[in-house]
Amino acid sequence: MPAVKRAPKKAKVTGKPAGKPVKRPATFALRKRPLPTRISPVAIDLGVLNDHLGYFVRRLQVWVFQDFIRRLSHIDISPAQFSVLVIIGANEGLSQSELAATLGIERARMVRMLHLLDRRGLTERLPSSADGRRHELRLTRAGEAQLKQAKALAAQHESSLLPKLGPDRYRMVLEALREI
Amino acid sequence: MPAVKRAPKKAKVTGKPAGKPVKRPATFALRKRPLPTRISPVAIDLGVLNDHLGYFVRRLQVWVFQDFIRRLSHIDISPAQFSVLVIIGANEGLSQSELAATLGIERARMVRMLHLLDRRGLTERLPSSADGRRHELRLTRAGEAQLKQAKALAAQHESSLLPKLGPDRYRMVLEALREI
DNA sequence: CGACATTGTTGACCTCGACAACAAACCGCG
DNA sequence: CGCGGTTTGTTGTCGAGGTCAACAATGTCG
Repeated sequence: MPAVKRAPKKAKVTGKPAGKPVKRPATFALRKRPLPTRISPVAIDLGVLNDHLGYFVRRLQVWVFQDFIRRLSHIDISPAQFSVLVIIGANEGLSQSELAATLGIERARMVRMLHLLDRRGLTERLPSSADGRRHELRLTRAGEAQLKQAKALAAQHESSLLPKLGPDRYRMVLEALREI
Repeated sequence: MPAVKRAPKKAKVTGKPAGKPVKRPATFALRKRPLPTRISPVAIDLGVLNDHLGYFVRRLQVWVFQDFIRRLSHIDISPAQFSVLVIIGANEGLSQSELAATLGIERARMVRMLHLLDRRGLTERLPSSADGRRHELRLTRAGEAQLKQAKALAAQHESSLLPKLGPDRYRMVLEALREI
């Protein structure tokens, strides 16, 4: 088993005591050679992956989410947060368990997501009068406003997918997936 | 901001110094009432999520991966590992960078994945004679055997998707995604 | 040769899914 | 009423993965 060659013994502990993430050092934009011979040396064979739905679904999902995240980066709303806000907005008063179940998210995870949204002042958890265990979820005024913005950006994102996937394919895939 | 009600002050540090995960305490199987009124109190509204491709793609992806993982749990091969083995098997001698690029995985991540596959004796990294920086990736004999098994199981997994998604939808979606 | 790019590598951080263990509240039944 | 069982919200902990920064060794090209 080679592969134990390079790499310095201890790797000079990156001395980075402070300083924000710097957000994209603009590694692109200026390039002597526009990636010359790196076009595609041999064209790599995907093998049996070509017959696996999961592979393509995965790639598409990553692709779509990246675009979504980029477009909503202004208001700092992740796909998961967006889905949570949408469901709460469309179903006032439901419980965390119900919300988690419909979105396929663990209850434990949902607790922490809602905790964050609470702190940001977007959602509220009112103790249910009927059932002392439940918290009835609601959007705050700020939450509704934020959701409205998010929906607008999300709609933009969505319509941007159309040309890139081909309008016919887009509609086909969406309808097919919706039925599942 | 309520929600600061339940939960004990310090949460009795779970005293679990040892003992394996116990794998499914069989919480199901025996049930007095088969989830009686919990069928679906109101049927929750998905709101605008119904118009978002990303939502359905995400759900499908999770769904498919779970089945894949379950079926390959015997031989302990994740979807990512499977894709790595397949690509290496179909393209002997390619570099880690090329592999990472074609699969959309970070170089740094790929290093650790390959390190693990190496330790399991499935892959090898031979120093390239032409380029001292590169490692030419190959499957070991054991790796080929393992991949063969994995492919068989993966094929099973794949064909199990057909009836569940509907054969027509399956083919349609697969072809559509492949073109993207 | 010297500036620059590429490849493999490590370290650190963060998100997310999965479990386990609880406390509080609810439910049904003897 | 009280007791076992269940549900809801909660915290802690792991582990898989993605992301970013920094680096050593190597290759490339003017």
